[in-house]
Amino acid sequence: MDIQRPRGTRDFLFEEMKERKEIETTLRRVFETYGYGEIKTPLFEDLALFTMKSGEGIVEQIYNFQDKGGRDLALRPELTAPVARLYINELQKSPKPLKMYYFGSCFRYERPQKGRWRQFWQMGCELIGGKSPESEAEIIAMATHSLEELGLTDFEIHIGNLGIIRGILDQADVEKGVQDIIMAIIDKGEIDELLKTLNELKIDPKTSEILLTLVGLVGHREIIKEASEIIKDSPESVEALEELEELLDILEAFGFSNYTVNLGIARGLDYYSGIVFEIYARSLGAQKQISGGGTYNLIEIFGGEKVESTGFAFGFDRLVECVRQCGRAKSLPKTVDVYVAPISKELKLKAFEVAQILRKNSIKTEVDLVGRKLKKILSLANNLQADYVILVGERDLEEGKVTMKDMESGKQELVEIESLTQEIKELLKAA
RNA sequence: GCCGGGGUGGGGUAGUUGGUUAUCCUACGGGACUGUGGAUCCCGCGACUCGGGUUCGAAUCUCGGCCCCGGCCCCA
Repeated sequence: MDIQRPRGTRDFLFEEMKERKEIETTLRRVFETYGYGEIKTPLFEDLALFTMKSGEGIVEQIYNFQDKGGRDLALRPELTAPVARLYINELQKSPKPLKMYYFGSCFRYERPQKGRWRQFWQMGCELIGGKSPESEAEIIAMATHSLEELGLTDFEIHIGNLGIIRGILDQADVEKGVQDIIMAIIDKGEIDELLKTLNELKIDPKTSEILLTLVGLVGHREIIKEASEIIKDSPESVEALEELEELLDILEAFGFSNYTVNLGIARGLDYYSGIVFEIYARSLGAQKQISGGGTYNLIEIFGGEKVESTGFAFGFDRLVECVRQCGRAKSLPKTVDVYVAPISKELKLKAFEVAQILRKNSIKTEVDLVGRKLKKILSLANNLQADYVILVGERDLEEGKVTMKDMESGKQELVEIESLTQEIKELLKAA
C-alpha cells in the first residue's frame, strides 16, 4: 500500500520547520510590539460564514462537508471571516480599538501551482473599531515593518482608496450592482475589458474617461495632484482622496515613504469601504502578492453592530519563499551540541546519566541508544555537526572524569564530571 | 477547468534510435579495527509513479490515471 500526501499539501521537514518557525516568531514579535494579541479560531466553521461573505459561488473552491449531525461545515478558506465571527460572538462589547492577530492554515480547493497550495498558512491582523487614517497608517507601517524585520527589501506596497472610484460612479448615478461589476474588472487590471464594459453599460463618455485615467494612475505622491484635478466635481471622491493623502502623511511620520499610490486597486468584494493596499514581491512570479488588506465593513454583514475594521494578512508560505530567495536564511541552529558516547556497552547507563546532566542544563545533547560502536558514534556526531563528543570510559570514571573531544580540532581533554556542564557552556558561548 | 514540461533506491543522478545482472555519489546497516583513524578499504540494504496497449522482449514506444513543476482562469 502506497499512500500519498493529498494533492497540494506538503510535509515540512526539520530544516524547513526551523525556517518557518523563525519567520513566525519574527512576525509575532513585530505584531506584539504594536500591541496586538493573538487569537485562534477553529479550523472548520459553518459553511454559511463563508458563503455569506463571498457568495455561493465560492463553495466550488471550499473543502466543505456534512458532519454526522448533518451540519454543513467548511474547512476555513481564509481567516478574516472567522475573526469577524469571533468578534461578534465574544468581543462585541469590548473597548475599541481592538487589536488582534492570528496565524493558522487555511484550505482551498484549487489547482496547485507556485505559491499556491491547497493547505496554506496565513498570518495577519485585524484592528476593529476606531477607523481613522491614523490606524490605517499604523497597520500599513506594521506590515512594512514586518517585512523589513525579515530582511526583505524587494517588495512594493501599493495603496489606494476605493472611495475615489466609487465616488465617481455615485456621481454618475451608476447603481450599486453595476458598480460592483466595474470594480471587479478594475481589480483585474484589464484596461481593454474595462473600456468595453463601460461602453456596453452605456456609462457616459465623460465618466468613462475619468475612470480610465484614474485607474492608470500609479506612482508616488505626485499623482494625488493629478487625480484631484480629474475628480474635482465629485465631492465624495475629493473627500476620499483627501483621506488618502492624510494617510500618506501619517505613514511618513511612521517612517515609511517607500510606497506606491495605486488608484487601480479595487479588491473585488463590495464590503471594502475605504483604503486598500496590496504588497507584491516581484521575485515570486505569477503568485507575487504576499499581502492584501484594507478597511471593510464585514461585521455588519454577519449581523454585528456596524463597526469598521482594518486588517491585512500575509500569505505566510509566500513570505517563506521570499526569505529563502533572499538568501538571508540565517545560519540555522544546530540540532545537537554534544554527543555522549559510552566507550563500551557496560557504560551505557553512565552515559545516560551524563547526558541527562547536560540536558537539564539546556545543552542540546544526543546519546547513543542502540549500542553503536565508538567509531560509528564519532562518525554520526560528525555528520550531525556536533561540537563535542563526551567519551565515557572506565579509566576516566575512576577519577570521576570523562573525556571531552572537540570535533572541530580533534583535541581532547579530561574533564571532571562536576565541571563538565560549566565547561561546555563556556565553550559553546565562546564559539 | 485549460496549455506546456516532468516522475529511476531515503536524497542526488547515469541510462531512453526497445535487447544480459539498471550506473555513480551520498545516506543508512555490517565488517577489517576490543578506550578512540571522524580517514581508508570491503560487504550489505535499497529504485524504473501506477494501470492498460504494442512487442519475442518496455525504464525506453503508445494511451489513460495519479503526483510534481511553470503558465492561463480564478484568487475571499
